[in-house]
Amino acid sequence: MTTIRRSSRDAISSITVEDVARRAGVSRATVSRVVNASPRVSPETRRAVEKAIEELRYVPNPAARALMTRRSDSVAVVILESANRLFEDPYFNQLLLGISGGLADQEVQLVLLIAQSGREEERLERYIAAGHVDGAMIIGPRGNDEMPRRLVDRGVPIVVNGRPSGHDLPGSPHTLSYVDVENREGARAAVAHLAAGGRRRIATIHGPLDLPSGRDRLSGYRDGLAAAGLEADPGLERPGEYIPAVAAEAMRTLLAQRPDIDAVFAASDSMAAAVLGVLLDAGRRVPDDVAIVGFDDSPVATSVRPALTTVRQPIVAMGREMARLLMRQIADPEGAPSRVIFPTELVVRDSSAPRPPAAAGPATASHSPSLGAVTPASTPPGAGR
Amino acid sequence: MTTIRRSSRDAISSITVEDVARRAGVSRATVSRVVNASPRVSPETRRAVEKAIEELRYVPNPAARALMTRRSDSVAVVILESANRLFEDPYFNQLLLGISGGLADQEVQLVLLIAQSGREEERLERYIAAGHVDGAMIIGPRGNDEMPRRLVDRGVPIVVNGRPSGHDLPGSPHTLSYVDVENREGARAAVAHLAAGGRRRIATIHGPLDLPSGRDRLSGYRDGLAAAGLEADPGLERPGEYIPAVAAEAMRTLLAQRPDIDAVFAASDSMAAAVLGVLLDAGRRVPDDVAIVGFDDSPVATSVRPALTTVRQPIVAMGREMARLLMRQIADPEGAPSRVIFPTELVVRDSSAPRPPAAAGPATASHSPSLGAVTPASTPPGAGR
DNA sequence: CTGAAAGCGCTAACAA
DNA sequence: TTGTTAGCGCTTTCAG
Repeated sequence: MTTIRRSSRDAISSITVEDVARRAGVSRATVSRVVNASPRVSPETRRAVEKAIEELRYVPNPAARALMTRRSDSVAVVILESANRLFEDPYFNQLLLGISGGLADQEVQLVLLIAQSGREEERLERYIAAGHVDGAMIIGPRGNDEMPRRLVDRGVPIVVNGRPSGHDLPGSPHTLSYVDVENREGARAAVAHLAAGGRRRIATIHGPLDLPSGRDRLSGYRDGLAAAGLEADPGLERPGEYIPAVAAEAMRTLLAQRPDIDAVFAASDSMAAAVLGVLLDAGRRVPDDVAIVGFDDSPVATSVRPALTTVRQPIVAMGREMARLLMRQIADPEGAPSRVIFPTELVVRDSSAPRPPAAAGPATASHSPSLGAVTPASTPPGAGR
Repeated sequence: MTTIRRSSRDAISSITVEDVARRAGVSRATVSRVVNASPRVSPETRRAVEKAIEELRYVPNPAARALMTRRSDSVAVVILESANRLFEDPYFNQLLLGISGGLADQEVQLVLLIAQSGREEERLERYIAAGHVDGAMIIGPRGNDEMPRRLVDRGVPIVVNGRPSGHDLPGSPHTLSYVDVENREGARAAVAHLAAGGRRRIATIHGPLDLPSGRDRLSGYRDGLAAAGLEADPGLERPGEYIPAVAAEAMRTLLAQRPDIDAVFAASDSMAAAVLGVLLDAGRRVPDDVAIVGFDDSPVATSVRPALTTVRQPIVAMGREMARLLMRQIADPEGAPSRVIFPTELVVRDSSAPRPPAAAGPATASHSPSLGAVTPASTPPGAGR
């Protein structure tokens, strides 16, 4: 093995351990030890090697290293979402931010994979299955998407964002690690808050029902009505997507058919902002005529006027937790899958102030403990339940 | 959950060409030919191999392949930005969307790399220089960041988003490929539009000046004033960042010191939305008292009321173009660097309607050819007035 | 059209 | 502490 080639012609640096070794007057193995911070190298040798590395601007070839170590030192974030939502909704940004933060200490690179069609999703699954990454965080699988399960079956460490379908039953064994938020409880608190403010005809524009979060928030809405002694009314439940335009359309229809509503719970803040726009355009006063509560506490909640009351979910923290779980799973592939459920927090702003004619309730912000709904934030370790 | 080592062998599928070859009764070379769609394989052999691949669920090891081919078949998107902006601003989402779309046909994976600190940026540069990806699109390098240049020197194909510093002079030779938008012209058109609407004390909250887009939009603002015969007034220029909170603070200060302003040009829509909030909170009527124009045509522009007049930039198309340029450069590394500058388009909405008391000028929106500035928008419902 | 053989650049035993 | 020796799984001449 002489390696006669590798002259100065290649465009991209093709400097190898061999070159460094020769220059430093040591063997390839020693160079490798220095690069991998092995303690079994004498200080002077180390210095000589480091100098050679510096001078040659040597960087190890990741493919060769991965071939040997069977690790890529990178993990994937898989986003399964339509174009629309991806760029309407800051949810993904925040989650990414949290994930990226949770990985900052580790020597791991983040690989973002986006699939907007079945074909793309297949290619992406192959990519992951091939071992191109050491693990993956999967965001937004819909309905009966079996991709996460298949990857788990192949032995790939996986963490899913949001309770996967099939994990619906409270006591059912979970075979996938996932991170979720108390969607149902959050929605319940939102509606309880509206009812406490004197609202009686509370509608909802809910999210897609093939997403657990969509279903759970709708359930919470119903819980809230029931708890307040209000009757459920199918005409007040309107289907939506986590897309402003869809929510706006649903709201217009709702308003036309049920002009008497006095409150709306929207399944996301961007939806709530759209709802607000429709109401204002229709000449309704918010919150005097109609109150609004959203979900997320995204930046748009404070961009609009009146600012939106909303159910905050700790998205960044959730991202961080996903990263943590994944790294743990990579380190110990035999460990049991874990799930972490984060609490929500009702953030009261102007869009849900009690209706003026109502009795003098506490009109200022902050939570009303009497509702039993407001979960004080922090406290991430809400695992299991 | 048991899952005790589900297979006879390693946790992760370690099926190799060898296994496939044996099963199909051929040599490794032949399997490789089938996998790489070489024409030099007989149909029956091909079928046999494909069958074996299917049965064994074989996927090639990317590291081994990359080691041999010296290509990773993946490209990076490098985002150099603070947490704040990253999740306040849909700009990145749209750009990513365009990039991802531009890559859809190619057999290439997208690798997203985020750096929020110098340390992270260094690690990331090493990652790219190592040849972990075949090329990179770099978004948001500030001031005198030499990272793109260093990568180019190493022979890595690079495309930058936004004119890099050092490419300021119109006639200067460009040594880096980049995609940009006509920031200066767009800003000029915005101000011209405000002036045409009868505004006389037009302020600006501009972007960061260590970003070419920040500088260019400020220059355009000044151009617009000059063209309208309005005097430049340093007191009307307020520094900002592409962050709503920063813009809001700047606006509050401005309003306190110069309560007589009748228009504001903000360097981005999210900034403009924040400006709008401050003005409404201060009891100003928009657009009657103060008109607002933003930049981007991001979703928030139509979320707020009044909807924002804005300078649209074709972000998705820019992303697509970046991907195209990069792939071309990867295919032909010797080719000259290219740059593509996209036009902007003024989109007139409610926030900039002409002031009511003004003389009966042309009150409707749309362009004033004399200004040569306004590209008629495709008129989303609500243009004009 | 197919197989044999030679590495790609690296790490990881095993010696020395 | 350091060097020697084997490959990791794949593609790719070069024979047959």
